[in-house]
Amino acid sequence: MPASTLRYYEERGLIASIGRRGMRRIFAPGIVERLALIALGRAAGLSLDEIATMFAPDGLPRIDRAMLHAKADEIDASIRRLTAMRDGLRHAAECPAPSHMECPKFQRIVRATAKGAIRAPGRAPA
Amino acid sequence: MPASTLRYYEERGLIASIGRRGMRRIFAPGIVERLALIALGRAAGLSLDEIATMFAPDGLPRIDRAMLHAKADEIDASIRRLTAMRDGLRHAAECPAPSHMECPKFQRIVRATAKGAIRAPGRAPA
DNA sequence: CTGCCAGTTCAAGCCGGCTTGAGGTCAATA
DNA sequence: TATTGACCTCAAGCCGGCTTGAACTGGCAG
Repeated sequence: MPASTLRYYEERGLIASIGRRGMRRIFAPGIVERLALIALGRAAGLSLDEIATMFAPDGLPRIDRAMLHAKADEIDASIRRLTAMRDGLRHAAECPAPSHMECPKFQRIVRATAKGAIRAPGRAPA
Repeated sequence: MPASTLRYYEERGLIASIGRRGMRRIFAPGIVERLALIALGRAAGLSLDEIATMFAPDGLPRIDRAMLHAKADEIDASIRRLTAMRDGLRHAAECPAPSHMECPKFQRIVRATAKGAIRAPGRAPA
């Protein structure tokens, strides 16, 4: 993890150094766990701001269970969308129709997407 | 869909107008289907550039089945990651441990994330 | 014929999450 | 002691996918 990221996180209030030696920041050993927690939040789709609210002023994790449930539900919805997309893609990849637009199944997927039932997620990770 | 989006897509080579009346662009009726296809691609996590390559110069969809399979696999991987995250979140929301960091399950998740097994996706859609 | 307003152009801005560049500091090594 | 190179600050840049602003044109209703 680049030092620039640590500085950025500090600036955003996600972490704090416990002092300086010369100009250099000194971090408490526990910072590593903290960073892991931040990474966890990011992986769960939380913004840095949301993550920041999960740390009490004293620095201890203060986790809002309702928020976690809400996030879990959100992820669930994403999973359903993605599952539909994946099935659609696989079908499209195998569909024998000469032109995809002639395949009823493909048409159905296209219509579903157009209706907004399925929306673009942030770019999927590689 | 805002007109600005159409102009942007035109600029990116995803759509083309069939003429002008005065300064105003005229689009063929089929443009709607085309836009639906673009939305479908976006929903599948394709970039506009990737989508552009899926249209042959003649404007007909030219779909690369291998690419679709690859995208489907990619989505599958995302689904697995998200599923793990969701389970982790739900657990965290219900875990009775006084501090989450004391819960072995939570620790395991944190470690897995730290190891890079789980990475931040683009922001999940609402 | 005139005025309105939806269209047009081009350049610039926005979002989040960092990264990068220029120019400066200083603890540790040889 | 001199050098090194990893850190420092601050501001600006990047990415994709659009949106927005200022300044304009021109088809159509009245």
